[in-house]
Amino acid sequence: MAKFKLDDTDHSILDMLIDNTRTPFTDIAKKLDISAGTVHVRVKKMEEAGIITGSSLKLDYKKLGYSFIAYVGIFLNKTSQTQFVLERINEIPSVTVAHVTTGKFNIFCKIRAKNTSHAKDIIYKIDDIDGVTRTETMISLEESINDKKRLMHSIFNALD
Amino acid sequence: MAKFKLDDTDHSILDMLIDNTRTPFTDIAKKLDISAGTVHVRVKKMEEAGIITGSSLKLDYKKLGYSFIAYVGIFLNKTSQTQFVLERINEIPSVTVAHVTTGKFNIFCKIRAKNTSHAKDIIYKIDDIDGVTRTETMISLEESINDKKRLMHSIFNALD
DNA sequence: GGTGAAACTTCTAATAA
DNA sequence: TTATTAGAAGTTTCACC
Repeated sequence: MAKFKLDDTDHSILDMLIDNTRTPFTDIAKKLDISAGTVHVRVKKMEEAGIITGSSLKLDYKKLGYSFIAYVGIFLNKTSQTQFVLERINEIPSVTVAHVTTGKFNIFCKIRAKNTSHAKDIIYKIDDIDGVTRTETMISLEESINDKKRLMHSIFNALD
Repeated sequence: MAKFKLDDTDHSILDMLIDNTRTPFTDIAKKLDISAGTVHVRVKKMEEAGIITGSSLKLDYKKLGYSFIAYVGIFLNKTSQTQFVLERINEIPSVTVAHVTTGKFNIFCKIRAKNTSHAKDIIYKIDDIDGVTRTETMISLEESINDKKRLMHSIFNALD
């Protein structure tokens, strides 16, 4: 795949879409003083290049009854079991993301649950996976999400 | 705020939009055998109720030159400094999310960086914040993201 | 609650520059 | 690469169930 180079126009388009994926292309066009057709072509190119891989809704999980977040560090018997355990973990819907890591833990994941009791069930489920020797849980008391926009600006402007 | 109850139609709408926020309402309407106007009203209600809080693009950060992910556990002098440190951390664009946690660490955050050298700079920046005594870094060797859809199904069907 | 249709807006692809 | 254009498609409102 050829290296894809984004210019300022692309940056501005991403900048507007990252906050609201349904921003009309005509609005973007007006703000950038280009035509809507151009916006369309640019977005399509970024999709084709795999820069934009999709879009998703932001949901308020608390309002859906899922107010509990924790991180679970996992210790394995042997690192050769990593892929197997990773696959088992990903079968649990409450595990939102898992990482194979260096350092203290072999695998490290984030879980979303209804409450402590529900979280306990999930952690037990993880503990039960073949090859898992021990887990260590960190409960989130407060989550603070950094705006994606800020990271994007730093990427495009080489700050940070 | 009155308790907002989602029904099967709402679930199905979310189900389609969560994968592609630009799915035309007419498509959703066709699939669910309702009118596009109804889809529109339902989505608006979920937005007003704060269930849907926004939408965002999924970007391939690797393609943007940010292929490094790590989690950083932070130890504080005194827990009373937590809010101060949290604010400082959130000023760093590369920090994508931060949590106040129970357990081993006082604060726990995820960072995205270009490479190890860039990550080092970020971690030094965190180390330098007043009140931070020590940090512990876990480098992600492999990230595996669980489909949001799966969590949603589990929320709506009480599996898990 | 929902519908269907009208009015309006936006998308998209083709053409031309 | 970008702009223009025009027909197709989508959104949104509203009178009426």
